[in-house]
Amino acid sequence: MAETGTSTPRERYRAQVRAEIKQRAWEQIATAGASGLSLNAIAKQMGLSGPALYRYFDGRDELITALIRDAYRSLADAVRTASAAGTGLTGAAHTLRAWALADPQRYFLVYGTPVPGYHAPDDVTALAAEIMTSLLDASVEATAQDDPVTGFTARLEGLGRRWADGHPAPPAALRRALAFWTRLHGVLSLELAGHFTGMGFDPAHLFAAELATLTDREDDGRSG
Amino acid sequence: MAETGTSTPRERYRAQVRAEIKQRAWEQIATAGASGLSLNAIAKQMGLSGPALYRYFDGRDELITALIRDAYRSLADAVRTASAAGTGLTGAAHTLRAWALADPQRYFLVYGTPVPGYHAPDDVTALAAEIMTSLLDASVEATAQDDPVTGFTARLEGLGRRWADGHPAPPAALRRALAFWTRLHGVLSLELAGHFTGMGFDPAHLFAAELATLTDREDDGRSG
DNA sequence: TGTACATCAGTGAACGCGCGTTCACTGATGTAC
DNA sequence: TGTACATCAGTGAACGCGCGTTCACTGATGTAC
Repeated sequence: MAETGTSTPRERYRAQVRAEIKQRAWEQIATAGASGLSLNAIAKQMGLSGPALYRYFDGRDELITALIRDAYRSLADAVRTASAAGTGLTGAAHTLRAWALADPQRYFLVYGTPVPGYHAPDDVTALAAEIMTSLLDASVEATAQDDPVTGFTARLEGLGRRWADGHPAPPAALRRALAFWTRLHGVLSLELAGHFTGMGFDPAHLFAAELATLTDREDDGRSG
Repeated sequence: MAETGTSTPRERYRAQVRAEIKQRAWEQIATAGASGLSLNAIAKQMGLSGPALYRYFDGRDELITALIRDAYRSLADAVRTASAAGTGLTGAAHTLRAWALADPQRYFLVYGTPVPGYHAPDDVTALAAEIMTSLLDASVEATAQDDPVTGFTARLEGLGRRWADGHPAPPAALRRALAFWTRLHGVLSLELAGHFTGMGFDPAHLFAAELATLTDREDDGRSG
């Protein structure tokens, strides 16, 4: 939702250059990882001098934070749209996988190795909660009222308040949303990191099989 | 299994210094991530000049590769021991979790964000296969002969040959080993990255619940 | 419509830093007779 | 047991590099009257 109302030519130009800086930054990250991101290199690619970028970002850290924010927002939008489309957990899962495959390093910037000492700003945390909300929405419709609530699931009682802006989800739906998140992330992150290469099966099938454990009422996840 | 047979004092000294370099390297990685590893900083910490380290490692890349190798070997040993102890998947799971919590950045060096273009040497790949073998061992005993073999599991037929040095595991055990890996990694990596903080539940319980989906014959993983 | 001024994008030089790595060299430790 | 030599750990200077960031300044674009 960009401000498309009134905007001066200068504002439009600024937004455009900012966008190009980010785009080049993503290309660098895709090539050399997040630690290989260099302001001077970006400037050179754009035919600018290094200091010129300081008109658009306060520095390297602010640029990276902006990238992380964009990544979260992009994922939050995608998952919300899929969830609202009524396609349930299946739709959300395929949206998630497509989003991850489209740019693995972007996925890892969100869910990969944390850099020690870094703390995301509050608005980014809010986006993470928004993703959780969408997952809960999709989980609620997939969860029957009479699902057994025992063990760990019982411990989730009353947690809807804290997560996701007071989302009123029953424990079984919370449990399902958590399983959705951890199981699909488990498959996706190992797939994107290449840990399945040479094993002779299609990661898409493993992903589908794990998804089935979350949607099929029969399948227990040990087969399927 | 270090060579403890015949060794001259010089050899022992060399091994000791090499070990100290690695230890300092791990400390740096724990503090600033793998990208923050600096040979000169390690040398300074040890009261040596920078070039002195070149007596022990060919350079930065070789040091990092040695760390990755050690991490893999450590994990392979831990999982093999747990698997051989007859405690089954439960024992292997708790060993894995303890290993991960002991040094999160070490875990991420193995299973975290891949650095684009890096390819592990063959002996490291062999260690990864060794881990898979131990997981298969533990999975075989946990898998009943009459487990249903359908869907994705059926596609794993005949894959034992390729993985893990021709391990003769039935498809249901392969499926179980994969689920063990992806599900526990899913929980562990999100936990270590801090994605559960502030959510009001104990990650250990979520880990246990996911483990239960792999061992309990009743629980379908949506509760428990 | 033209003029005076303010805003702002971008430059180029410079700073200090830490990095990995090489090289010729010193001095201590170990080995052979 | 002592002497001559080889091995090897470690030093210090130096190289080239790229990094993020600051600063004073230029020139173009937009605004106000």
